[in-house]
Amino acid sequence: MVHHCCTKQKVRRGLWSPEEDDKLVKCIQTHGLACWSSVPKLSGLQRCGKSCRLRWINYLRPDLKKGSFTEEEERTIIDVHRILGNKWAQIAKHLPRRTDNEVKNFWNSCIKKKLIAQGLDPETHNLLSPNKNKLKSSNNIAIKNKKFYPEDTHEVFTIETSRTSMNFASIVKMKESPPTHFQEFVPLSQFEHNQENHPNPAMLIDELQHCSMTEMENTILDPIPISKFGYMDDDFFVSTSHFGTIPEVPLKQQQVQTIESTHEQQQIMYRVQGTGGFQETGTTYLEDSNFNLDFVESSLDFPHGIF
DNA sequence: AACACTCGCAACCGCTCGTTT
DNA sequence: GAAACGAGCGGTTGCGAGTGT
Repeated sequence: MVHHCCTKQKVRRGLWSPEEDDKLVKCIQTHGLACWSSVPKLSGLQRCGKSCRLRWINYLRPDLKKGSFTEEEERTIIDVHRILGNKWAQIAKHLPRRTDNEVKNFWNSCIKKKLIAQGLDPETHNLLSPNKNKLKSSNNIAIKNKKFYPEDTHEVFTIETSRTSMNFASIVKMKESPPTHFQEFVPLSQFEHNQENHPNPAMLIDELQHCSMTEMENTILDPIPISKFGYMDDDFFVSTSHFGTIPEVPLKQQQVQTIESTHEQQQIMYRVQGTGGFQETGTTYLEDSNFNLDFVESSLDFPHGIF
């Protein structure tokens, strides 16, 4: 189907010539980025506005980084993809000056093949094992509400089965020495989640997908401490919070109510309403004390006295 | 040299979503 | 509320360059 903006006049398609690029750049320099549908008229280009937009965003924008992806960028793409899936625009936000199209192409042409060669399913990042796949489907685990908030400082997702569910919020950025602001994104795989009480969410998901329902619920409901925590080592600060669940209590029943911020420490104390009233559920270091916790849209619920 | 094949990437397509009329 | 419009996103396609035979 031809886009409606392309039907109004004869439009060129295919590769852009240097002359067309020049016209587009000059148009944007003169008129700024306003309405893309008016760009063809303003620039004298016989292209549709949509095509102009794409050309600018993916190629002509002055702040673009061109050239091969670095190993670090590759690791970042893999790690964020593991959490978000094919959300190229979201993934690209973790890679300054890279476009979603670039990331998508790199994934399809390079990373995907590498993962398959390593015996990993590029969609799930799990081992390509028929047995494990069977177990996964029998457990009927769904990972929902995967989101990065705010400005990519942490990721939030829900693990849900037919009988239980669990919400995660994990800080995935590092800062060299808290409480200064976060400086760099750190992929989950680089974390040392060897402490018993700080499991790596990605590893936990993998573990849950391959165990029996009973084992899984025990894992979710029993050994994982439902508490606030964060830890530091010499290089960076990581906080991972696991919010507990109660199988009988439906989701979307409770909402986050208040946020308290200790500004000077850039420390956030946040509270979630549980069955026993407000419960403090976490403390974390963030770059912005105006941190908004409306991410807990799937909601949580907690038994009395759990904290 | 000529052809076939592969690969990477730019661009397009179809769709959704939010806003305006 | 419906239609039109604009912007953005993810999937797909097609072209050109590189490589192998």
